[in-house]
Amino acid sequence: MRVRTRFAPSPTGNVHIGNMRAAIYNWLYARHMGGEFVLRVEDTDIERSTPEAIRTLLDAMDWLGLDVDGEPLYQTTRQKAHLEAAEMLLEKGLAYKEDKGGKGQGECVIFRMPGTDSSFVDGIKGRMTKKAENMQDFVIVRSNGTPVFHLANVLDDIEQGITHVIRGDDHVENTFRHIALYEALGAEIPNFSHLPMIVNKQGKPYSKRDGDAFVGDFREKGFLGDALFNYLTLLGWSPGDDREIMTREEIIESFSLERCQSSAAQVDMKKLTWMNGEYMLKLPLDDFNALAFHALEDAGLEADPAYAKQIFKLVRERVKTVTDIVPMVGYFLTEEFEYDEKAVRKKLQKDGVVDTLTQVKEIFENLDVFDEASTDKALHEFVESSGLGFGAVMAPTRIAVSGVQSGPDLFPLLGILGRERVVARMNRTIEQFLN
RNA sequence: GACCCCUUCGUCUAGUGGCCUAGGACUCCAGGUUUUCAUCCUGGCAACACGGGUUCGAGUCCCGUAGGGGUCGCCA
Repeated sequence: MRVRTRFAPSPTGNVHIGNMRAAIYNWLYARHMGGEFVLRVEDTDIERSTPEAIRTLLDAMDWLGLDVDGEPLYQTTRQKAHLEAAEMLLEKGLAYKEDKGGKGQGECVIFRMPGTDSSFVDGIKGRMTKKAENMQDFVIVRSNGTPVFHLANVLDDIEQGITHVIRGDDHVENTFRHIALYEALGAEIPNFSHLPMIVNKQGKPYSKRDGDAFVGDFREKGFLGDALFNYLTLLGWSPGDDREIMTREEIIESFSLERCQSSAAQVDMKKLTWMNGEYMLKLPLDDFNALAFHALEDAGLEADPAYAKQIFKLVRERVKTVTDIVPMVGYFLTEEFEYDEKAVRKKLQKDGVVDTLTQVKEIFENLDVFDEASTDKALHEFVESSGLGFGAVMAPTRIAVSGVQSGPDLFPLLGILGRERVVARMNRTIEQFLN
């Protein structure tokens, strides 16, 4: 039997991070087993299921590298089939009509639970059982004539030939209902696996109010799709050895449901950030540049491409996320950069710094050639002849030209900035803070 | 409240009765390299929820307690 898994989100404009993790595990299982991974768009909420919302969903999947087999099934196209099935259940006496609660809402269709104990083997949690007395009949068609989730979901899974349902923990109770439905419908029961929830820093389930609840939030914060994919994969699963940073192929190869955790996992932004940094490092140069240009554009900054590329090369190894780029390159692109107050106070406003900066500036003005090598050589000589320490010379120089006390190597930084900017900035710094 | 499930360092995890004086990773701290900043390297802090069994031997099996989560909709 060929394995078929699915991702069945409702396109509401944003994909919840927990749902996306479920999608990842479904994708991984299908790819590992050499099976298929299909998409079903549960678009029955007409209000929110706009074309843009569907676009967002597809973008998010693409960004994480989750490719889908075949055409997606849109649930709205299935309503007739759902209703026919309900009718059939009614005829067979497996469901009945009732004005539930007697509220005068009209009659809805209610599925009759078989009245026997139920049990299934969860791919992650193991055997799950539920006594007959703890299961109640449930509505499958509303009194307004629309099918309820349970019916639609099961019918569509049958339609799409789903062999393995991998979903969130919050569905375990539903599974007992769904199994009864499969049996009533005469369909083969798929394997069920329930993933533990992921929780936020407070140890609570992610809610929309937490921020970082949606896939888009992570993208906006400058994380890479591949990094988030790798991280999410490790949140509730491990290959069994000490590997953490793995290629997609390695993950697919070693993935298994049995190795999934059955307790909730907490998202650790620090570790995600670290992992993202590792991925940034491995990014091909062209990809990095493209990302950086985009970030610049979004920030409304313009730059000569050749000049910008030199800067990117310099900051490349130091950024952990895409959003780190702009603050790090900002001072290369504008004379309006801000000075870090603490840096000014601690390193600039000290005795002798005016003299030092003035001398350094003069050395720079008199160099035949102004580039990385020449500034390097000149400053080394100056440090030696002046008897000042390196820190006493380089730190103020850095702050004078960049406003901050940390950043890329100083000499390439100076070289790229060029003499004109460097000297002008040093003059300005001396005037502004040291007179 | 009822039903179901879960419980190893702060966090993600390894561990399937002896290899565990519990391993890795992130974070944090301390040294070192870099005569700037960052990186990097080395080291360190830090956990089997608790109580009973079973066993020659338990993080690993069983029972109980506590704590946590999920579900109890004509939502999905």
